[in-house]
Amino acid sequence: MSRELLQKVYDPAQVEAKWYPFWEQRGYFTADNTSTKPRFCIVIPPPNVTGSLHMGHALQHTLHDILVRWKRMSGYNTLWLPGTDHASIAVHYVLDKQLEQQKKTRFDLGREEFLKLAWQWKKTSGGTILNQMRRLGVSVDWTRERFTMDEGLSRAVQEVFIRLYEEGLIYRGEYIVNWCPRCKTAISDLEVVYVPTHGKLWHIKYPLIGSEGHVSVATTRPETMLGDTAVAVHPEDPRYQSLVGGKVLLPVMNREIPVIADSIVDREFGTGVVKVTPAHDAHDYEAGLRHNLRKITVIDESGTMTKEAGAYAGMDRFACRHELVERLAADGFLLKVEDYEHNVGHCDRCSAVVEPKISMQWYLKVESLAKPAIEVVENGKIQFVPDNFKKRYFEWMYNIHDWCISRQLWWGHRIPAWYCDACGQIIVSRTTPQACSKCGGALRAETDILDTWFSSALWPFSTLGWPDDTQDLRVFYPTDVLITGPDIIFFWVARMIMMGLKFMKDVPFRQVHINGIVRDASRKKMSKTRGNVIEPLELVDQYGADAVRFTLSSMAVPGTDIPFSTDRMKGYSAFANKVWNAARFVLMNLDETQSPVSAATVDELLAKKRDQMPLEDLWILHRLNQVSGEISEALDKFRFHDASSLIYQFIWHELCDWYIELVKPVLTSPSAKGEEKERRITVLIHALDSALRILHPFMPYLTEEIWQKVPHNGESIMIQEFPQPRRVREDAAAAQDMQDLMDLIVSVRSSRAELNIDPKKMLDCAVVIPDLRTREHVRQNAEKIKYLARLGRVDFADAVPGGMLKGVWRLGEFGLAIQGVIDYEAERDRLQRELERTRGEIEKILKKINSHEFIARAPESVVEENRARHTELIERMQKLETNLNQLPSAAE
RNA sequence: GGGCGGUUAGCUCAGCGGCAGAGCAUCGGUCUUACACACCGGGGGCCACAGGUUCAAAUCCUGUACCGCCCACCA
Repeated sequence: MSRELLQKVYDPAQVEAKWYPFWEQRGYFTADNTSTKPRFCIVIPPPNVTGSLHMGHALQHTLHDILVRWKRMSGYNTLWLPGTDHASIAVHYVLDKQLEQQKKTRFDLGREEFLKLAWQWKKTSGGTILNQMRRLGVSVDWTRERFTMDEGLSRAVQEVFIRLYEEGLIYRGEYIVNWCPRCKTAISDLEVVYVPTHGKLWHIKYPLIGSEGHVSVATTRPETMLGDTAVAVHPEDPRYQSLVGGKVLLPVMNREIPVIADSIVDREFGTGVVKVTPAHDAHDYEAGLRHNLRKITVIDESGTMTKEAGAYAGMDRFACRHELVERLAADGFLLKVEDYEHNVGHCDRCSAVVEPKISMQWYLKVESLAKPAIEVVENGKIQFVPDNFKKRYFEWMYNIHDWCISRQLWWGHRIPAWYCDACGQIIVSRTTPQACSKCGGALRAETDILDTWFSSALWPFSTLGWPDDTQDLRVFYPTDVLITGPDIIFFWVARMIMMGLKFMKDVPFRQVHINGIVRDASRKKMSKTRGNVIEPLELVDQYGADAVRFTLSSMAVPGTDIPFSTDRMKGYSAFANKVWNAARFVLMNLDETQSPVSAATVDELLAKKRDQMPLEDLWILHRLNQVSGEISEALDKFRFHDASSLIYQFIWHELCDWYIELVKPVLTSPSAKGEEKERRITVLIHALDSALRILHPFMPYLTEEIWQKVPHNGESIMIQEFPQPRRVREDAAAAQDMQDLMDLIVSVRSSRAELNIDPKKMLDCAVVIPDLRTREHVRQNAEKIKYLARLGRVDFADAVPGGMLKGVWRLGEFGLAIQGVIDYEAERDRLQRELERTRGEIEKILKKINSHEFIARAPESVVEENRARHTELIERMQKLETNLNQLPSAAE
């Protein structure tokens, strides 16, 4: 009797639920740091604990998992280390939003309460994320899971900070920073996004002191004029030479401010006179230093005007702008208002308009770290895939600025510094100091925390146990590949390279694979406000994890964005069903006592009984060989789309459409039995088993479910060997013969279909094949041709007998015996079309081979190829012409 | 302003010097005892435009036009 029957339609939900716990409990995901096998290690780009995973994560996790499963099956000791990131400012934003609904701010709660809330949030969000990862089927080593604010990782962060500080690479100072008035913290240059904005350019009159007249000053941010401490002109601008050294009156504030000459001024722009506000503009700040100007802060940390703003103190910056402009107009100081489009900096997290502001912050000197980080990419120790992303990397690295690493936030790693207010001493220490080491005075702890990316930069080694010298660190560092998006090359990739080289004296990874961004079907970025977000888990619920994974993989062209389409999704869920049913069919026809088939058994069969094996067996083994090799090659180059397409085409259009169809009669015919049938089944089981293994990294659940039902040795498909090419299986001749056979069958089918011949009708057929070997080969496989092309008899003839419907294929001709009415008009049309196509091709190829240049310069193989093709086409054309001429002129 | 990438079938995209491809959609025919989430067959392309290199160009070079991204950010 048959073995277990599977249900007719594949049901992912039921299958997926059971295998993840099975794999996890048996420890298949766990890396062995004592293994002697070659190792393969990836650390996950830790998702932010800001809620749930989006399609970008699903993509990355899928690609990671395909690589890891493939490597694991290919004999590697694999570690894929999972974890999450505390995402300081992002979590602040989420919690701020929640507090806002209760009409509160974090300052109402206080630091301690806020942190409790954050940890609570981390627990929930982190849990959601890890659950989502499980649903996708990722084979991460949960025993090594990390979080950036773990005890161990925090120690690494502190250690790095202190070492850098002691080396003088971390310093503290008062400079202009990008300040977000909503988040109430400094942010780095990278966290400012510039948005083209329709604004105004206000031209304001600054009267001259000591003489008649005025200068006209243009600004997009009039409220900052309250902090102006000079106006500047270009040193070589003849129009204003006489004014330099003089003074002008600052309207509203009625302050006398100097006219300075400075080359920051562009003579061509506007009037050539610029207001200078050292406390609120980076360029003005520099100019202020050069000219020793006062720095007057008129906007505070929440975007409110300070008492330095006089009458406007306490007013919001934008309200102030509005009122100030009205007053300037009323008082006759507003000369002109123009519409003006310019870029305005916004906070990457909360989109508030960023305010340049003077403030005391901690900085990391990056120049000495950047140099070796540039070198390792230049000399290829780290490769970018695709390669051109390294240009983007270099561009940024060559112009890198010191990194503002302190944040006035609470959720994150606190900077290990203390201040003595008595003597001004700063103490940076691994343990909490009790008193000032210099004067014995009381200490005040730093309240700032570190930029989130500071801890992320250490991820590849902090997760493996650094600063301790652990076995994991020795075995798994440097990691092999980093897979990530283009958006965090600067934020993360660059900084990991710098920190890895600095503290591990080696690169953190050897290859950086940059994947695209997942967009919606019309290429728009997915965003909550746009409402076009696709939730990965909803897709998994609807189509199954395997189909989601396969879709993402099939669209993952390195470095290219992915317009995610549900149509593709449906197609691949149909593929899963196809695989399911192919397996179902095979299993239905297996005897319960059927024993497992190993690759060695098949190799032995080939070695001993090759000449007794049918063509399709030799062919499928040959193809399996090629496909497994091609897929490994594609994965090696991160060409996930090629790999997916190869396995899809192979399983559907070779294994199912041809091979299983050909084995079908053997399986279902009651007369087939004995040794021959046994051999056929051996190859069939092996082909299915191999296809499942190749597919496993892409569709782990489906393949495990099926594999468990196929006769097998071993516990799980995920720890079986990935099929490696084997020399015994190579058989190009069989592959060609099979191809010829398929061509003939397709030609016959095509003739029938185009003439609307009842598919059930078994037609008699006569074939004409001049080549002896081919004729013999077709004769041997005649039964298959009959079966697949629905033919009654296949006779061999020297010429196609009259009265038959004639057809042409590459190696000969055939005739179909059609009783009843033939639609000669339809046939004439068909032949005419084909003839024209053939003539067109002949023309093209003639142009080539008639050219002396071509014959003389093209490689011989190419010339040969074209000549052979020409001959073939001519023959075909002649046959077609003959057939056309022999058609009766009108229907009979 | 500087840089990078794209423009190929109705749609979404592969291909990146030697016969123009896939998936979906479409049209015709089939419920053939694995699968109608299927099977069989068909149609559909001046590979953005203009030059150039080459025996040979979708593929390499130059320019143009659109589209997208990154960096800079002079009021």
